[in-house]
Amino acid sequence: MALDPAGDRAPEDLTTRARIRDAAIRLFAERGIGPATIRDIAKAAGVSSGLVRHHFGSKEALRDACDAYAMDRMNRLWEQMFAEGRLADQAFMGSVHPTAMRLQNYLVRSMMDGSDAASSMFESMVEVGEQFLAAQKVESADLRAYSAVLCAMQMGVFLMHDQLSRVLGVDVRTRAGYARTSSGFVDVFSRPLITPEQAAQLHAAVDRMHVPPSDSDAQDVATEGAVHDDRRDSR
Amino acid sequence: MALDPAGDRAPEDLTTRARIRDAAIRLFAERGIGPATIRDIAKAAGVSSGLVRHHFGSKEALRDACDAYAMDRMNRLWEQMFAEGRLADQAFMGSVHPTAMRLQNYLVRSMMDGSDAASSMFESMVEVGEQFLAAQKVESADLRAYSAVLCAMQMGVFLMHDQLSRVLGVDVRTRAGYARTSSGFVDVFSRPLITPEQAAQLHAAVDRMHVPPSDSDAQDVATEGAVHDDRRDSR
DNA sequence: GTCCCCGCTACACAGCTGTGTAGTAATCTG
DNA sequence: CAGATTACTACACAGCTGTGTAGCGGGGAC
Repeated sequence: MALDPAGDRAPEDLTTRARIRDAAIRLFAERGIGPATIRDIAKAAGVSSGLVRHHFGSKEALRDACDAYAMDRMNRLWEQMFAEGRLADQAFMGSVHPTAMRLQNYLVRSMMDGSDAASSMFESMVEVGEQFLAAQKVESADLRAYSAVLCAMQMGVFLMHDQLSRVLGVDVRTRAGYARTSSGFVDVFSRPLITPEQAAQLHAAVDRMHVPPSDSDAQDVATEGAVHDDRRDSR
Repeated sequence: MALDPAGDRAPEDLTTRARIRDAAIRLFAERGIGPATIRDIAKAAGVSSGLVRHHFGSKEALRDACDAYAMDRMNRLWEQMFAEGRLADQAFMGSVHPTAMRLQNYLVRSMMDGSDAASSMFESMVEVGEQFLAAQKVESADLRAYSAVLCAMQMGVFLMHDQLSRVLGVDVRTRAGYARTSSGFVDVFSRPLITPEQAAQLHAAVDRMHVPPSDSDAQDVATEGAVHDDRRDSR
């Protein structure tokens, strides 16, 4: 199951079952869990729709299998990258990139669409991040919120890849596109965007928010003049 | 059939058309455009499903109307907040918060699900951000990528609000939850997470990525031993 | 050989989807 | 008042959805 020394590296991933799973991961990530249909997944894998059910039982079970596979695969990759120190291995990182990209895309999407498995993965990411921040002696009033927001923000880059591609003029799933987003990533994390004074001000404002001046939560500003309300024609 | 428990909001001074639109914005944001059905939207608005069509013509047109409304509304709010300088107005900000939250949630979701209108909004956000960064004299090799990633990351916090709520133990759509994510936000932007040396290293690694050592893009590491491939039973 | 399991396909079924149509009640216009 | 337009509902329809069932072909076990 884990770290099998010999014979584990079988190139027989041509298994129909694996092809279906891969197609499902791709389509789930591309369209979301709901809109991706079993028939389309079967078509993408080049099999009949009945076979999907034969192998996985149901759409929900197929999704669970995709979750389990993607999580296991990503954990392995992380292990290789960090524990085995292959982060500097350029050839390895290059060859790993498309896979990691696909898996991350799927996991993030699955997370957002409410998968229990992927959600627990998010939780552990937040915990790892929190420990990292603590080890870095980062001082924050709410380290968990810090880590959680950090994780959620990273997810955003995967979720918005269509829009990022549009804005950057290059498909972010290609190597060149990925390089640009990575560059942006490094920029974001390498320098502060607001001064300590601004941060203190904002923190104070956030604290004040806990006790609202009145019960204005019920009064909703949205009900005031809306431009598109009183159009009469519908087509 | 009204869902609102204790006269939460939206009294009857709202046009039926507006009630439908609000319900659509809520359900679209909650479930995504695809899975949110016209019948459910109608039920949430307390009308027949035919009336939704009568007022908006089609699901796509309904979505366009939601896009237009939400964008216009958000633009107004931003105008009030920034141009009219009501950012410091605590009562205003407090009353505006739930509305802005809902609209942002919808717009981000609509963006991710491929709305042209909302996508162009993302583009203008990126441009505003880029100009802001330029005005701040931020030095970056790729200011646009910087701004784009920044925007995408902010979207992530909205997209992952379910997971954030889980991890933080508080609904982030409430005032208390919003305060915690805001705190995390400030933390993220107020201090650098990586040193200039690390940043330089990473930038170098990213540059190297542009010219891969071999055509390993075709060779995919994902094809090596996968754990869940050879299970035979499916149910 | 025969048997039987397993990968796999074809087809049927109920439920839900967006959409279309017909008709009724309410409101406005003259 | 009548006449028309609008707000709104009920219902029908084709298409797609996930799921269920029956059956086919081939390869290993006996």
